[in-house]
Amino acid sequence: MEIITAVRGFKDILPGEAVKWHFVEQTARTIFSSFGFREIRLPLLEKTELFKRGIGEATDIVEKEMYTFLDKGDEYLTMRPEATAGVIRAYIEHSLFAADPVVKLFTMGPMFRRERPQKGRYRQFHQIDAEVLGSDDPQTDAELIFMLVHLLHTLGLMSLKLEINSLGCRDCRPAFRTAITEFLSGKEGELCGDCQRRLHTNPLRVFDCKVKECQQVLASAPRLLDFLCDACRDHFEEVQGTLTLYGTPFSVNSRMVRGLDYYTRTTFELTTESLGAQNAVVGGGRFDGLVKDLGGPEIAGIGFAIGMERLVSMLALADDGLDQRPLLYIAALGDGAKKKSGLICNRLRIKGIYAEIDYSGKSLKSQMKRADKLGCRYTLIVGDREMDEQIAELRDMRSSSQIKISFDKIEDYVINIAKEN
RNA sequence: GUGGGUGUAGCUCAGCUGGUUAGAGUGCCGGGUUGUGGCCCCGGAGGUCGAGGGUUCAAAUCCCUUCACUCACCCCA
Repeated sequence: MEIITAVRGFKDILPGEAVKWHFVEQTARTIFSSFGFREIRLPLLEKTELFKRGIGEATDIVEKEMYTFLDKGDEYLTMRPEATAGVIRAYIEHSLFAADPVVKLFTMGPMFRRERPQKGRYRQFHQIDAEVLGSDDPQTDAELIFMLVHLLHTLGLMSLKLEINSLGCRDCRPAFRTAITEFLSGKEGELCGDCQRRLHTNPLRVFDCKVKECQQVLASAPRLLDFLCDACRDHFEEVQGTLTLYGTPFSVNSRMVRGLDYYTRTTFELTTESLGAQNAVVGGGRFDGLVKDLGGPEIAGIGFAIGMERLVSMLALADDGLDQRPLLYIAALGDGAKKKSGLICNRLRIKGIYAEIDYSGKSLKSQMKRADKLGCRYTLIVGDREMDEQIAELRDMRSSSQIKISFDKIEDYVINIAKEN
């Protein structure tokens, strides 16, 4: 029989890995809750229109990367390629803005984009996403970034580079867009093929280009930051001032642009050297027009998305470092002993003790081997002899010392050991 | 969508310019101790050599096609 494999770009997260994911998720939940963020769980499937309007019709994501299908012939649905659009949709749909002027939300789960898989890029990938709705204060920006950096430090990731930029608002950005388009039009011939295309679709993205020639052309190009209106300039300066006050190191990268249309003003990115080409571990920014664009009131927002696969792959934890090891292994020899052992084992388990047992009926030697391999602290041996006397042998696997213990005292004894360990 | 690299045991890999029953390490199972783990020793199971076609007396090895994985472009978390 031919085996059926997973879909291209869709990965299984095996138990050894899953432990790391759990650690990251737990840490995030704890930190988010002390900053006042509450979890929201959202559908994976949304109406296609949501992403077209939210992310932008001309973006690569919407143009060629979405998993979209016609549902029963009457409606286009899309597997969410990112989380923010869904969060805002729910925020508007349930009028969360009416209950509280500032709403802080987080969510985590799978996203889907149909790209060619490579290191750090999969077709199903996972994000941890946090958003603040209802505040356009620059301190909110700084606070969100501060929390994010704190989370990454707590996870042991100290060497990520934080870059920030301001994209301006809907008042000042068009002027820059015009200026850069004019500037580049004169030099179209000097740009790479991709950039000549970008010039017409999304000129700001030329800044992202890795081709040397393009970067040379850009050296004398107008700078986004010089085009900011007074309000945006003040805003950006206060973001920087607050980050400095909080002791969060950053650098301003005036060439950093984002791939989603909804971003305004503050944008930021955390990158690593250790991941190859897909070096962005976190991306985020302000989206002050998005709520209104999606049919809600005029409410400001800012958020970020952490790439889980990229983050987890940087974790220095040993594979088994977080794996639980049984406190007790029960080696049972013979049918009567197996039944008795199963009862003991499961009674311990419901007391919260991780005990392991083998029903295979293998030799004591092979059961001992297994106990050792699992890293058990103690092994309880129950055979015919023990059944006759109603007394089991308890072996300490570290010291190799062994004591006899009567059946009716095992449970209390092991519970006591558990308290000490 | 475009390029490059790689596909041999569960895992990591060796296999020279084609040559006989395709190997190692590790893991798994068993034995050395008829009821005692780790270290050591011995044995065993496990492979359509990614798939299909071609060249040849002979193909894991050479050629073609195809698929998968992977890295990079692109894109982004």
